[in-house]
Amino acid sequence: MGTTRLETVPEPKYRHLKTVLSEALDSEFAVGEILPNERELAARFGVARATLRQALEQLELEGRLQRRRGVGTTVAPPRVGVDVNPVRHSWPGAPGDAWQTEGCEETAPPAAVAGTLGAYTGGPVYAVHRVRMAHGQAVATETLYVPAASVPGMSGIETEAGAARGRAVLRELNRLELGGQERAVELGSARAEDARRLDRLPGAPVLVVTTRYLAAGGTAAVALSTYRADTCRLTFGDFAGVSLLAS
Amino acid sequence: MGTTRLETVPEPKYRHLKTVLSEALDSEFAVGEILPNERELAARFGVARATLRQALEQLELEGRLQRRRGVGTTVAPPRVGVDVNPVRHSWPGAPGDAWQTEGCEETAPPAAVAGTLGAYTGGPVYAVHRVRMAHGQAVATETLYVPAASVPGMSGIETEAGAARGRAVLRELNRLELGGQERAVELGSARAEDARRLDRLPGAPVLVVTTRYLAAGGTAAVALSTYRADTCRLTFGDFAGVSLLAS
DNA sequence: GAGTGGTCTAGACCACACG
DNA sequence: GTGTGGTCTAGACCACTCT
Repeated sequence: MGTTRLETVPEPKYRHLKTVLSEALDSEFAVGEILPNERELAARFGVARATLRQALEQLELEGRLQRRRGVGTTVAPPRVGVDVNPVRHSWPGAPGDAWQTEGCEETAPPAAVAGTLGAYTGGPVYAVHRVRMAHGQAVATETLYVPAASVPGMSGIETEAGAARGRAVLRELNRLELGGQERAVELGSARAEDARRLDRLPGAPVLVVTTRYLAAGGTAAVALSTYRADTCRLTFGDFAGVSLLAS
Repeated sequence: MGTTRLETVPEPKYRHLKTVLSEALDSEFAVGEILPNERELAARFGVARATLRQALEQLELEGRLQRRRGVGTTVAPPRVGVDVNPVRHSWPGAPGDAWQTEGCEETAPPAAVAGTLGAYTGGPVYAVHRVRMAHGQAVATETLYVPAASVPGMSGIETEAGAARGRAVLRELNRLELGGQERAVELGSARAEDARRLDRLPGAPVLVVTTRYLAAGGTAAVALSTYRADTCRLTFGDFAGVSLLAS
C-alpha cells in the first residue's frame, strides 16, 4: 500500500501541489497570514521553485492568495461582491454611485469603442477616468467615453481641468434621458495604467465590463470598467450571498 | 538613434514580446491560422522557450490565441457573446433555453452551495448536469442543485436514469412559480471534470456564474455555470455588439 | 542590506494528435 | 514515428519593500 497513485493518468506535480496547498490554506492558515517564502515552500515539497510558482499562480487566480513583490505571499480574504446591477437605470455620476472621478481628457477613442459609438463617430470624445473603491481599496478603474455631441453644455471654453472637468461632463450627461444600458463581461489582462491604479502588475487578470448607455435611439456613451479578478465577484440582481467557490 | 529603450523602468521581455506578437496577430495572421511552433518562435525572438510561453499564456488568456497539445497554436476567433440575461424570468429547462441536459445524480451538495440553499438544507439534493453549446462547441457546463423538497413530484421511485431523469427534475421545477433570480460572476479555474467537457486542460480560466433561483421566499435551486473564459463574453441586457477588447 | 517575489535561461522528458 | 504543446529542473539575476 502506501501509494496514492491510482489514476490512469498521473496528475502533474503542480496540480497536486495546488490541492495540497489549498487544503492547507483551509485548515492551517488564517486570512492575512503570511506563507513561508517560495524557496522554502519549494524545498519543503521537494519541487523546483518554478513548479511551486505554477501552483501559487493558479491559487492567486482563484483569489485564494495574494502575492506582493518584496513583501511575501499572504492568504487572501474572500472576494468582495461588487454590485454591477443595471436594474437601477441611471447615468454614471448619478447620486449614490460607487465611483470617484479622477480626471478627464479629450482624446480619440480606441477604434473598437468608436465603432459602437455609432452615430457619434468622428467628433471629439471626452474620456472620463474614474475609480471604484471598496473597503478602502481600489477594486476597479473605468474609462467612460462620451462624445462631445452627447454633452452640448460642455462645448464652451473650459477652464476646469482634471477631476472637476470630468464631473462637469457627468453632470451634463445626467441631463439626458437614459434609454437603457447594455452590458457585457469578459476576461482581460490589466494594461499598465490600470494595473498601477489597482496595485497589480501589468497583465494581471481582470474582469472587463463593457457598458453602452443608450439615449435618443443611439449610444450616448460607452464605459470600459476594469475589475480586479482576484478580489472581485460581480453581482447582478440583489445577490448578497457569499462566494460558492470558497471550498 | 536605433534605440527604443526610453522607459525609466525596462519592460520585461515577455511583455514586450506580447506586444510584438499581438501586433503581428492583427496584421499578419488570419483567424484559425497556425503559428510557428514554440521552439521556433523562441529562437526567432532570441528568448528562452519559457519566456515565449509566458507571452503566449497571456495572449491565450485574452482570447487572442488557442493552444492545443499535439496540434499547435492557432489564432483564435473573436469571443462569442453568450447571453446570461436574467431579465426573462424563467426556470432552467424552460422552452427556448440554450442548455442541453446530460445527466442527473443524487448527491450531497458542496458545503458552500448547501449554505445558500437555506431552508432546504439537510435533505437529498439532485445535481443536474447540463452543457451549453454555441456554434457547435461546448462553451459552458453547469451543475444545477435542486433540493428534493423543491420537486415533490420526483419523490416516487425513479426508474429513469441520466439525462431523462435530469429533464424530469427540470419539468417538476418548472411547475413552481419563480420568485426571482440572483446572479454573480467571478473568475475561477476549471475543475478536471468541467475542463474535460470544455475541451480544456484542468485549471483553465473560466467565468463562473452563480445563480440562485428564488421561489416561495426561499432558494429553490442553485446553479453553478462554468464558461470558457478564453472564448466567451457574457452579455447582459440586449448587448449584441462585438468585443471592445479586440484591439 | 537582507529578504521577498518577478523574470529569465538552457536544457530535459512527457502526453497527446496526426499521418 | 514525428511534431506539438505541457511539465519540470537547477540554477541566475533583477526589482521591490522593509528595517
